[in-house]
Amino acid sequence: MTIDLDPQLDLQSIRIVRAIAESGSITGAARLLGYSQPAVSQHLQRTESRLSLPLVTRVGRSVKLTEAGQVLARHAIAITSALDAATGDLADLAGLRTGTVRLAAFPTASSTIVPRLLASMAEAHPGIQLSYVEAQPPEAVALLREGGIDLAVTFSYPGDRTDPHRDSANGLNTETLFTEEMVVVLPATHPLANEEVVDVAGLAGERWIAGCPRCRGHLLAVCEVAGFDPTITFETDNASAVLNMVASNLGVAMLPRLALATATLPVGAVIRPHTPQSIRSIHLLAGAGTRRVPSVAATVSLLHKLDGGDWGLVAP
Amino acid sequence: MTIDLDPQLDLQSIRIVRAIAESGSITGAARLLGYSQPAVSQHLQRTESRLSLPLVTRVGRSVKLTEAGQVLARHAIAITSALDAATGDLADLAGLRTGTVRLAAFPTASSTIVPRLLASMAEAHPGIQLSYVEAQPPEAVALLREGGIDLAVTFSYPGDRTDPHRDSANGLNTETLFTEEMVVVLPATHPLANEEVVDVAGLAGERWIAGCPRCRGHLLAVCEVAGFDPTITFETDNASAVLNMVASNLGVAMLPRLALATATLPVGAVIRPHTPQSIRSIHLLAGAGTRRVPSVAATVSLLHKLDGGDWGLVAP
DNA sequence: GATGGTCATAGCCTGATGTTATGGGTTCTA
DNA sequence: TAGAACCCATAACATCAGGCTATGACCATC
Repeated sequence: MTIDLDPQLDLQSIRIVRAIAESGSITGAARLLGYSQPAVSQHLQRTESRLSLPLVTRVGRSVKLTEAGQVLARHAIAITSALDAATGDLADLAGLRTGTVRLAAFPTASSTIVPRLLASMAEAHPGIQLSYVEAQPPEAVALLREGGIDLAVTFSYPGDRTDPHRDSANGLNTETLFTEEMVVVLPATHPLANEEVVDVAGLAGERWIAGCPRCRGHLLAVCEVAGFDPTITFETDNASAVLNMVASNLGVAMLPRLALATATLPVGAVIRPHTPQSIRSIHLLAGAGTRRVPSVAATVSLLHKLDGGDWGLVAP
Repeated sequence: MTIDLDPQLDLQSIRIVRAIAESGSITGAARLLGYSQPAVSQHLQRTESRLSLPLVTRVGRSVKLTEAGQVLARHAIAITSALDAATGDLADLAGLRTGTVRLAAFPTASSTIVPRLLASMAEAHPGIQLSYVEAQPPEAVALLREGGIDLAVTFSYPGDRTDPHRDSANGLNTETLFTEEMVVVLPATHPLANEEVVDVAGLAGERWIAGCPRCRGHLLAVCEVAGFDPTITFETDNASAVLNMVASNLGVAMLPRLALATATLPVGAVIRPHTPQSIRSIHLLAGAGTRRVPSVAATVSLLHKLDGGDWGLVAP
């Protein structure tokens, strides 16, 4: 299919004809449009010769629309109002009075960062729709690449293959929102449970409960530094489950602080920082040019202002 | 009042966005529009920066409309279809499938030239509306000047003040369609009724029946040349009335041949050429640029083809 | 990796579309 | 009947939007 070009009708002609219809003279139309009189006069002549159809007739010292001119003037109203509607809608988008932002974030964020963001968005920009899907960082990045979402909140551990600051996020706009401390979870009865800070090396003989694949990867890395290879007996993504397993003395675990934010710590489990300390970073990724979209920019800005201190999140 | 310029939204942008929406890529849009790929790419960037609102996001090796782009694309359909409607109407006008021509002509033409023109217009261009008003030449010229009509059919006598080839028709487009002979009408009982050609000087003592003011002017001019000042006893514009008056022996008259076309010659009146011969010209006047209007041009063309031979009209 | 497709950038060039200055008509008025 | 006021058309000129070609960078697929 080919789109018709009708190269002989441009917006300017339409505006001019309309202005002439309204003012009754070329000079008047020029004033209305903010042009000089010859500009309008010439443009009109060009249009007439393009159409090979006179639009005005000089009558006396003034000018009058021909039938063709009147026909065009009538259409001009429809056309300019369609244009006005379009510019209006665009202005709405630009003015944050409307718009949709599609966000993805990792599961733990679903119950912490995301609800808080939704609340502040609803307050600051009630017109903007925020759609949300939960996705692990790799899936979130894929979605971003294929344009399925506008923003992704991900996490990574230092040295991660999927660290967005490395090549995995090539071409995407990326920044770190927060970092948080990793902690170990021990049964209250554990010999090290009374230490201020737990040495990971001291947990070499324990059974471990691992989280998501990438968290498990991080666990392995930490243990390797501490000089042992952990025995992993359970795997679950669910922080509450982990805490209860630990409380039931099924093993020890390592969790990010954020995971603890919405789970209540059962009796029988304790949280301890560990040494060597390890951290997790929380990132915000955006498609290449997406951040220039006003609604997206507004969301990003609110994410920056988000306070995660009560969850143990700190600025990077 | 001032017309909004929205200088930031031109047709090209709208076409481009629409083409991108339909083809899914910038290259495809360029093909659709018949442009090179960089042209579209650059135009798009200009538009985006004018709007300070991204319209597309690069996704993979292709491109995808942002929300703003989609909004614009939706409007694009409305706008281009409004434009198409306008160009369609204009094409109709240009193609003689529609249009209105407003015509004025002098009374005698109303029952001769005009009906014949209406008939051939209806056959050749059934879509064109022809509106008609009867008007004496001076009024017809005035109407033309103020744009109330498109064409005027007038008449003049040689030397007339209102001869359209003199200054009265300044700025109007003018031409002579026909000339016709003036004839005298005599009672059948008149001494000169048997002459082939009647010498006007021989009618010096008659009572005259004059027609419209300008015809009367012509009569005075002819008689002056013949060396007398006619006695005018009746004045009427109605050719039938004149003929019957002459048949009733109320006087003699001078009429153009066309005036006899629709009146039946009563017994008791005879038509004779006269000497010195005098003529009347029938003109077509058009507003300055009006003849370039297709429907008007078509009407003019048919007027040229009109055959008035059976009424005594001859080409100028 | 090599290849083909897609977008972006650079450099160039043309013409569309403004501008000011000026002239010719037309209308209104002293 | 001038003359003033107004309006349109034309001329000469300036500028930049918007096109093109050539080329580079990136991405996907084989």
